[in-house]
This record gives sequence, C-alpha cells and structure tokens, in this order.
Amino acid sequence: MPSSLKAHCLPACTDLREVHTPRMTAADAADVFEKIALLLEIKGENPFKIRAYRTGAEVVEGYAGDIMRLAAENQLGGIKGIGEALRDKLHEMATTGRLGFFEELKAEFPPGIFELFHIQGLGPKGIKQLHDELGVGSVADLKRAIESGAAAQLAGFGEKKAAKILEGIAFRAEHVSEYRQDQVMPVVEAVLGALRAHPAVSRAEICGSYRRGKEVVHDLDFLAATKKPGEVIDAFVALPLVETVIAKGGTKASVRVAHGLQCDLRAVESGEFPFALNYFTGSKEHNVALRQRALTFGWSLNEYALSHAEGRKGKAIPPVHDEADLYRALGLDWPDPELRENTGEIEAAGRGELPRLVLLENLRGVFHNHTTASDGRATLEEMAAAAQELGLQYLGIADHSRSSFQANGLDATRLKKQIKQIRGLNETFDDGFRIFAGSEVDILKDGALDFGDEVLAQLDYVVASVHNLFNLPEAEQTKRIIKAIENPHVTMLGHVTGRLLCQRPGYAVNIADIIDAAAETGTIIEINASPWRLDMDWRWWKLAKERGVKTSINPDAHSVHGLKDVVFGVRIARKGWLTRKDVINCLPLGEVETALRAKLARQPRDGA
DNA sequence: GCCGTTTTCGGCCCGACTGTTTTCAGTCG
Repeated sequence: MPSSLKAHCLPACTDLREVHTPRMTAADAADVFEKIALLLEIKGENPFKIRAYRTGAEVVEGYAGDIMRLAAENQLGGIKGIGEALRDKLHEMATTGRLGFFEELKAEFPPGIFELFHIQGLGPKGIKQLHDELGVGSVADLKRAIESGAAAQLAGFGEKKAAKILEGIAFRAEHVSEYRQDQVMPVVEAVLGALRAHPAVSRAEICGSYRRGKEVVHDLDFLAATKKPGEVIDAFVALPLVETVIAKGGTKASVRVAHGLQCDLRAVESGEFPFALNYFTGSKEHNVALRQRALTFGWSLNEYALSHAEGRKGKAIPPVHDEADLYRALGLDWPDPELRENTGEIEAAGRGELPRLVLLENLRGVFHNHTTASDGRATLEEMAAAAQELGLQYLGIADHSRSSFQANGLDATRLKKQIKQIRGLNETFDDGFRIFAGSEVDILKDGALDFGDEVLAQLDYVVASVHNLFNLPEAEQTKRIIKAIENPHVTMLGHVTGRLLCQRPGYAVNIADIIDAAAETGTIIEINASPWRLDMDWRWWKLAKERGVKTSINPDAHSVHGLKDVVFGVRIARKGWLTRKDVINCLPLGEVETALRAKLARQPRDGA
C-alpha cells in the first residue's frame, strides 16, 4: 500500500524551506505573518488583529494546494481567515519575494528580538518592557539585564520571575544548536540530490545522527564516493543553499546553511565508502564496540579500511563492497542505522536476532488527528480525503475535549454531534475506508477525565493527554497519569512528557511506572510523531516492548499536511527497536478494531 | 484584521497558575 504515503512524505512545516528556492514559499509567508504577529504583540496592538495574522499564518501553512501560485495570480478568494489585507500581502510576497510592511515593522526593533519569544516565562509584555526601559534586544542583553539585577527592579518583575527567565535562557542555550527533523530533512534531500546528480559522484549518503534517526541533530554529515574529490568539494560549497564556507580542503568541507546549520562533506574513494559510511554514521559507542570485535579477528577497523592489526595473526579479510559486507565479515547481520547506539544491537546482530523494524509503508491508518471542530485547520471531510489520498485504510479523529478551551475543545454535545457526523460519513465510503470517532481527552488535575464514562463509551477510541499543570511534583504527575491509564475507556496515552524539542523540557514524570501501568492495563502508549514532540522518547521503547506495551504512531495532525508527520514517528519507533507487530496502526482495518477494543474486552463484566 | 450580515460595525476563546501584588497582570495551554 502506501507507496503514495512514502512519495508524499515531505515535511509539512520547515523553517529551512527557503533552501529549496529563492522565491517565497508558503512556509516563508507563514513565517512572515507569524513574525508580524509577534512584533504587533510587543507594540501592544489590538489582540484580535494579532490573532488574525496568526490565523493567517496557520491557514497559509496548512493550505492544501499551491497557495503562493494562487496568490501570484490573484486567485486567492474565499479562503477563510484570509481577508483583503492578508490577501494583498500574500500577493506582494508571491510576486516580489518580500513584504514592505514587514520590512518597516522589523526595522523598529533589533534583529535579536525574535529570540526572546523562545524564552519560557517571558512573553510579549515583558519583552516590550525590557526593550523600552532597559534596551534589551537579544538574549545576551536579557541575560545581562537579569544578572545585573536591573530586570528585577522593573515594575511587575521580581527575584523569582528573573530566576525563572534565567532558567529559560539556560534551557534554550543548551538546545539552541539542535535542529528538529522537519527542519533538516529538506536540507538533507537537497544536498543528497545535488551530490547524487553530480557526474563524478558514484555514491552519496547522509551519515551521523541524522542517519541514526535521532530526534534532533547538531549538524549534518554527508559522504560522497568519487574519483575527483576536488570537483565534488567545489560543487558542494557552491550549492545555492550554502550561506558561508567554514572550511574547505581537498577531501572535506564544512559550510553553514540557513539558521546556522552546519553541513560537512567528506569525499572518499569508492573502495573506502563502506568503511567511511559506517564510521561517520556512528554512534561513537557502536564504533568502539565494532573495532573491538574486529580485533578479535586480528583485524583493525578504521574509517578507510579493514586491515590486519599490527603484530597480530589474522584470518584473510573478505572483500567489502558495502556496509552489509563489513558487518558480515565481522560475523554480524547488518543493523539498521537507527539501532547503532551500542545498546545490544551488536550482540543481537551476532545471534541473528535483530528486529525487522517497522517501515513507513507498513502503516495502514493513523489515529489522533484534529479537525476544525477544535484547533485543526481542515474539516473532517478534508482530513478523510487526505488520508485516502495517502493510501490509508482508516483515519482516527481525536479533537480536544472541553477543558482545552484555548484549542476550542468540544463539550459532550458537540462531541456527540461529531460522532454522528462520522458515522454518517462512513456510510458514504464505497472503498471500505473508515473514520474512527475518538477524542483527545484532557486528564484533569486528579487524574479524572474531561468526559464521563457514558460519553467515552460512545467513542471508538480515546487518547488521554495532559495539557495543563506541568509543574506538579513528579509523584503527583505520575499518579495523575496512571489514574487516567486505569480508566478502561482510555485506549491510549498521548504525549507522555509534553516536551517540545529545543524549546521546553517535558514535565517531571516517572516513565517506568507509567510503562508498568500501561502494561498492566493493556493501554497503548502513543508515539506522538509531531517533529516537535516525538514523545514517548525512543530510549524507553525497548523497555516498553519487553513489557508488552503496544504503540500507535500518531501524527497529531492539525492540517492535511500534518498527516505526513508519521514519517518522523516511524523513525523514532525504529530507533526504539519496534516492529510492525508493536504498532497497532500497522494492522489492517479488519483487525485494528479488535485492537482498539482489547482493553475494554478484558474488563470484568458486571454480574459475571 | 476577519467575519457575518441586521451591508457597516460589533464581536472575536476560556481558565488556571505564578508572581507580584493587596486586587491583578502576564503567561501558558
């Protein structure tokens, strides 16, 4: 099936998309609207005007179609959220590649002002106050203002608030050189595409933590096999997306692209390629273990070759043409790059017991998606059409529940109406496609759920998530979540820690206890595939799998494009050693319903 | 700035927590 899913899996939102084309893309335009909203906030503009820009950004970003082409041709009309003013601004951006209004607005503030919005605990009012009264225009300024004690003197500021902001700065500093997968994926595709198209390149690959499927990366490591390294290096540093060249030699170069992302290229001879690919893919720990293993054969392994170790009698070295040959020579099956963290994969490879990791094309459907009924950008019908277009057999809707006011959460009445709408829509699909009616139910402070059992019982499945009270002590937060898990109607647990990568740590929670509770109750734990979350983290999945916990790779889509975020979730599942058997949305339509009901089915019946 | 319409302007998403206050503003979801 979804070969179409694979083909469509370009990321939906990418801060680095400008690398593809010098013209403004929809993502660029959305970014401009978002930045306008931020600056208007500082200026204390009408909050509804600010919201209009923000809504405009979401609409542009989530639009199913080439909105920039429509804008260029003056064909934008009847799009909800895009009125006259935004339509004109989109037209200007689409035709000129810039927006005068934004340029002028931006000129009123120092360029570093945007960073300040990434600091937890600091909002537009605080930024305005700091800017106006202390001239703070960057994170560095902010740090100085707090450390000198000046910030705490401002009206409405105090020691505690200053300390909290300082914590926010520290967290941000620690993660500022990290990039999410959705940010770097377009760069990887652009650079690999260019390298592979180069006539002197026979093979090219991405290595490093990106190839290993890490949730964030610090830089990108490319490798090319060529007989003319100089030519390839020259072509690499001359790529249009390159902003600055950090270093350039005969066989390697380092450059920076948009947002300071560093990209390294190493050019090797074809015969060295498998060794270099293996070496630069890592991890360091995996490499150390491999080299130790090579030594037991009397061989030495480095980034260029497998050779006889000095002073050792070794067996003859078999020919190595690719990575699989290298592992075979060492008596190992080829481990998928995601597994190479030296957490048991070498032993498993030696025993021939490596898992057959789940693939994107194994997915048959997706749960946990939002529509315009709560905070999604697409209607139920549009989401269903998009899922069918991707070749999926089913789509699970799970809009927010009423306590998530900010997300326009549904109350019981609206939810019941939506269930009815879904049942009606299901009657209209002639190819057996199915929408499952669900809800992303808020877990309340005491672990109770936002809907009563009689409402939950009408749903096909329930995702329970924490959306508030992030600061509860770990024990209390854990207890709260476990209580929700113990509700027989809760099919799966949403984003376990609530983290936002590079921006905010998750809330304090005992994940091992939660895994235990999920195992005992038969509750699924989602892999939230949003590139911002990738939660539950891959480091926990081996344990969860051992305990028999299943997952659902959930895009948490808020638009039709968001459905494709499953590509990121699959990478995390693979990194957690999961196979298609561990992932319920790999089940065909005929079987997934049983899986959704499995937990309820094991509950003792009244009077039984 | 958008929407809906009573075609000309009023309404637009709510609640809780935190820290600073002493009755509330800012931030977050």
